[in-house]
Amino acid sequence: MLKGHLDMIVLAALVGGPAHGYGIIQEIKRRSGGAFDLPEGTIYPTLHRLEKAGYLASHWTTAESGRKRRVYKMTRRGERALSDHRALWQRFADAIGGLFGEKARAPARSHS
Amino acid sequence: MLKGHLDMIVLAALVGGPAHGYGIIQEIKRRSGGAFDLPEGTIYPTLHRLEKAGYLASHWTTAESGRKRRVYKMTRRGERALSDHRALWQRFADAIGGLFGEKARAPARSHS
DNA sequence: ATTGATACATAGCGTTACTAGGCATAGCAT
DNA sequence: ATGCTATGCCTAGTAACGCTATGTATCAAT
Repeated sequence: MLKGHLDMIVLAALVGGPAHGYGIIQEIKRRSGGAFDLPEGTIYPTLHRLEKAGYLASHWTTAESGRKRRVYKMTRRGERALSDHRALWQRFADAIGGLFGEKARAPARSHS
Repeated sequence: MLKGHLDMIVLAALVGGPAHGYGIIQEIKRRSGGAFDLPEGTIYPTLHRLEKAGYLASHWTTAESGRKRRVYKMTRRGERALSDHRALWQRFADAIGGLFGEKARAPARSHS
């Protein structure tokens, strides 16, 4: 269950550059070490929603293989949204860490 | 949004010892640094569910104040469930970490 | 007496990821 | 030729699940 974090996950997958839906699924799976293997029924509606919100922009392309693909890339608004969502995640993760014993606090993660 | 993590959160709040519903709410709020301020409509049904699942055991008590309280404590099963859920959380958090930039890969955790 | 904190409980709601289904093309093997 | 698999996109409906709203009750303070 990724409730509430899906947008962030999809946006994060596009940080490296534009990609198409099917490729995003694979990229998320790869970067997450196989933990997140999202079904198409999750990704496509999400991409549409994010584009409608102005976080993504898309255009149709034709791959060398001849297949049609819809390629998405992040907008400035999307980058800001990701940044915000990321901060939110940080607070969330810290809060969970706080619940897991006051003593064994999670070590500070090396940020960018 | 705590979707999927609520059970773990409630169980974690009971690690320090038994507590009653209302107190658990405050304990979670305290330990999370105020991030998780769960409404009663979230906690009580959850406690009932966890007890039904055998993760918690409860009994009625009367506080010095004269108030009736239902005190919950974790069972052996609950401890195991928490442990499992915690491992799940670790994988989840690591996966999110993996999505946040490959370059800045999380360094091997500075040991436990 | 009225407000606020404490304390428990539940029915119904709304958000949101997911299931299940559909359509279509390319490449490979039988 | 004919499946079969992977690629590639899409949507309607479902279901899980935390939360809102509401009710009840006791105690302390104003």
